[in-house]
Amino acid sequence: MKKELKKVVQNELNPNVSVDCVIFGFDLERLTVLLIDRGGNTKNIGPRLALPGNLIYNNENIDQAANRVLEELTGLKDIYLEQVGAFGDPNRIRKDADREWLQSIRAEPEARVITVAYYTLVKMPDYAPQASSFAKTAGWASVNQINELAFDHFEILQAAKEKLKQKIKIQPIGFNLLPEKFTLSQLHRLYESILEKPLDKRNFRRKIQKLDIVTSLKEKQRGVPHKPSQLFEFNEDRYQELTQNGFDNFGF
Amino acid sequence: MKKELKKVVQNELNPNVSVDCVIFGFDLERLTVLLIDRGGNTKNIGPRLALPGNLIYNNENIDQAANRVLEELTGLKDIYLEQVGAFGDPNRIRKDADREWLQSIRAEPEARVITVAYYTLVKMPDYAPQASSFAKTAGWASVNQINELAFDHFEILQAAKEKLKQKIKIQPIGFNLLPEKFTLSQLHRLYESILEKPLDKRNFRRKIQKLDIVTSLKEKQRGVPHKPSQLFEFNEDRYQELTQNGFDNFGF
DNA sequence: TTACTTCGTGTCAATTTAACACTTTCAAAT
DNA sequence: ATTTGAAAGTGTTAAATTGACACGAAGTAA
Repeated sequence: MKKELKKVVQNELNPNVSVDCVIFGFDLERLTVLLIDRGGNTKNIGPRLALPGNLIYNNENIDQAANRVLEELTGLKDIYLEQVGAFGDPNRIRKDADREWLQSIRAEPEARVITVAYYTLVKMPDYAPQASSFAKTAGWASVNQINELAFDHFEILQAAKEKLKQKIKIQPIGFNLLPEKFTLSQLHRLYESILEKPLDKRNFRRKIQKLDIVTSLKEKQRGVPHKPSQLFEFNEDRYQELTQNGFDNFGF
Repeated sequence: MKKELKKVVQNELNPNVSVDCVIFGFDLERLTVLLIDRGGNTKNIGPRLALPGNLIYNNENIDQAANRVLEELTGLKDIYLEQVGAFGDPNRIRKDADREWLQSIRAEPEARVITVAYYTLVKMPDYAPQASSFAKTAGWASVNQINELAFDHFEILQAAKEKLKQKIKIQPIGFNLLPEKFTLSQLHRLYESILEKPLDKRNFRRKIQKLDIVTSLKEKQRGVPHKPSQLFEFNEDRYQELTQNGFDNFGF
């Protein structure tokens, strides 16, 4: 009997722990993030844009919760996902405009909530807009043009960018942001966007090709008003081979 | 009135969120961790050793909670501290032996608890054993000799080691583990312990000295049964100078 | 005096990095 | 048909960094 009772509780949302997702995309020019518009009345002061997120269930682990939020919003499964960390300032959700919103969507809007932030990498064209329980609309924003977000989400975004920056120096995760077939220039721009610094074109290409983690396809870009670029695909086998030998420095 | 009530609630422990601390030390030979012995009856199966940790208060942020746990146990303040991440498997505290222990120290031993793990770096000689609310005894253990811990603490320890390993390639945080005055051999052994691989002595010294982040003191080791070593101190000014220019790769 | 232990030091070859500019190839416009 | 615009693709060189490697010096203890 007691056990029965507990099982039910396990199935409930935990009012104290949420996940928030920094969903990165790449429009072949700039790094972008998927944001939700919380809508709300126009009297609201403060930012209307926020990261997608939600409370976790007591019987799911945190990664599962992040994947659930991700799927609810985008319809995507099996996405590259990395934890950024926990954010738990007691006042992180206590700005007036934010509280107002929470009161409309949460059962216990005044509860202390710590959030576990994730960043995820998606191929932008894969994103299928989806009705979501917590957002009217969602859309991509260029990372560099964001300068405020609801709650502590701007801080989380900065932390996620930094994690991504460090990670890409160690693992070639950038391929998760590109189409299966891509050009070296696209890869180049992607690295520049993430690292936020210019990289010499020839040196970049030399490094990538020496590592042998991309394979040249027998196919070129078509219909572009300039010299068409060679298409490449990520060489996963080669990457496995590299990491198994303890390789973890791409030297950027 | 309502507000009064809330203030009181804010002062309480949150039954759903804890912090756990991986307190690293260095005994000049090996990397060590401070573990607590949960004691308990001898019938207990499973590991008796655990990371220090505790629930957080609703009115403190997570970093503060980690610092509090740290100070309760060691008496130390202003310690280098870095978040490892959140660990929240629903079954992470559900092993029989672990539950028994929790029942003796927690008001709601069956609650879902996610924990935020930190690693901290302390100078071992600074550690002053301290009575603690949650442990009978605490002591240093060599990191390499640990192969099980209570709860999911072994997993947390592995993650903390990995974070430390990555971090030290980017920032010279190792100095937090050494005495103010140290020898290059000690620094060398420290890096080998953290990176878990041998580093060539001469190449290591060359790299460190070229970076100019240590300053030679007019003082040598005394009383050692071999050629005494030059003592050095960390050159903080120089390090600031380096990082302000965006330097973040020590090349290990 | 000897034995033992750790300290401290330099060279060289191989590799890696950084800086740098022009020709090619396509589509679109004239 | 020709021109224009725009990005693709390509190589060299000097400088810096890396990795491999061995022996004399300076102290204590026996």
